[in-house]
Amino acid sequence: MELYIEKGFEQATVAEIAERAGLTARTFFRYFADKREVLFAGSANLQDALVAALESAPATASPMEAVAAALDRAAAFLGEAREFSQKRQAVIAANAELRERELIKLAHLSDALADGLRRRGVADPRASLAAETGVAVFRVAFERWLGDPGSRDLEQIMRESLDELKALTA
Amino acid sequence: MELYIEKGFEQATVAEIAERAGLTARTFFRYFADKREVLFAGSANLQDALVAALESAPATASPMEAVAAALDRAAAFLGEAREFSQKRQAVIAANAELRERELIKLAHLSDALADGLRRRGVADPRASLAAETGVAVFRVAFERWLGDPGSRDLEQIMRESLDELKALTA
DNA sequence: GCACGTGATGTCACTGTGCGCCATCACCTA
DNA sequence: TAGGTGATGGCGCACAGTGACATCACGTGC
Repeated sequence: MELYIEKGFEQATVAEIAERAGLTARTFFRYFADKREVLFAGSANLQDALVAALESAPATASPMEAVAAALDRAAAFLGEAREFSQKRQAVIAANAELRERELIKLAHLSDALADGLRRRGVADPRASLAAETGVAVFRVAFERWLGDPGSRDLEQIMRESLDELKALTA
Repeated sequence: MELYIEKGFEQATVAEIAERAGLTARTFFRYFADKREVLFAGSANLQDALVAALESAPATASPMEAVAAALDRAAAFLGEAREFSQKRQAVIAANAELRERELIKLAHLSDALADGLRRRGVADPRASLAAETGVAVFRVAFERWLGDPGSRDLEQIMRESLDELKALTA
């Protein structure tokens, strides 16, 4: 990420990244599938945590309540590292390829949440829609949180955004 | 698309594509930014049509009603070419890079719709949320339509999915 | 009819990504 | 001590994508 900030994502070559990390490009590609992936190494952990939160929601919870539990977990997961997230997001926002990769990670997250809902007995297309809209709320709230001058609580912004969605579709 | 179906996206080289089209790889790259973009050439037209539909919704329409008008327009735009859409979607689904590109096209669409809503006086984050969820409904409905054995009307499936979303967040 | 500009295409050379294959080296175990 | 294993490096390669320059067809003005 240092190099991506210094020179921009496109200008930084894998050889340079590897050199700074004290290894060769060949080894870099054994740890990361491509140049983009290095910025998304933690996304599998995040996804696992959200799915676990969704699954441990009470059996009586509605689909959107289960999704809300996952969003709470996301806030806890990301809420601590605001400065890091801001830097990372600035790098991603500056490059189209990185934005693409971010979107597919979120799509995978949505798929995983939809799977979790189906395991809870929620039928399609309800499961897909709940997961997709949950991720949409996450995305909007996360972006607002990063740009919020008062650095308000991420969890709070998540809840507000979810309420906003409910008002919209009412 | 022929070649992507025959050999798969990764196996098809730009040189082969260009040869089949009767030109050189260099010329291909003057028309398309990269190998993926050739499958998304029509997306700008779709986006323009949806934004126009959103803008021409009555001033009294709520944000979600304006988005629904755009979804109707999308159904009219895509509803005629189901077989083509199925082939195209199969190619995209088979390759991660193409899925990434599709997602960023949909994200651009969402941004454009959010801009249109803001021009209608809708404030953020309401505008972003309405646009994001509208695109989520579009995505879910489109996928259902492609896989629907009875080949039901796309517009009808769009409306059903939107109703489903309303029920979810109620 | 001729010179000139313009736009589309081709050719060439080059950088960088990503991968297959093999060699090397450290470390562990029978 | 011999052999297995996992991480790394080195090398070559196919291909994507770009910049620079040449070529060619075409109008357009003189």
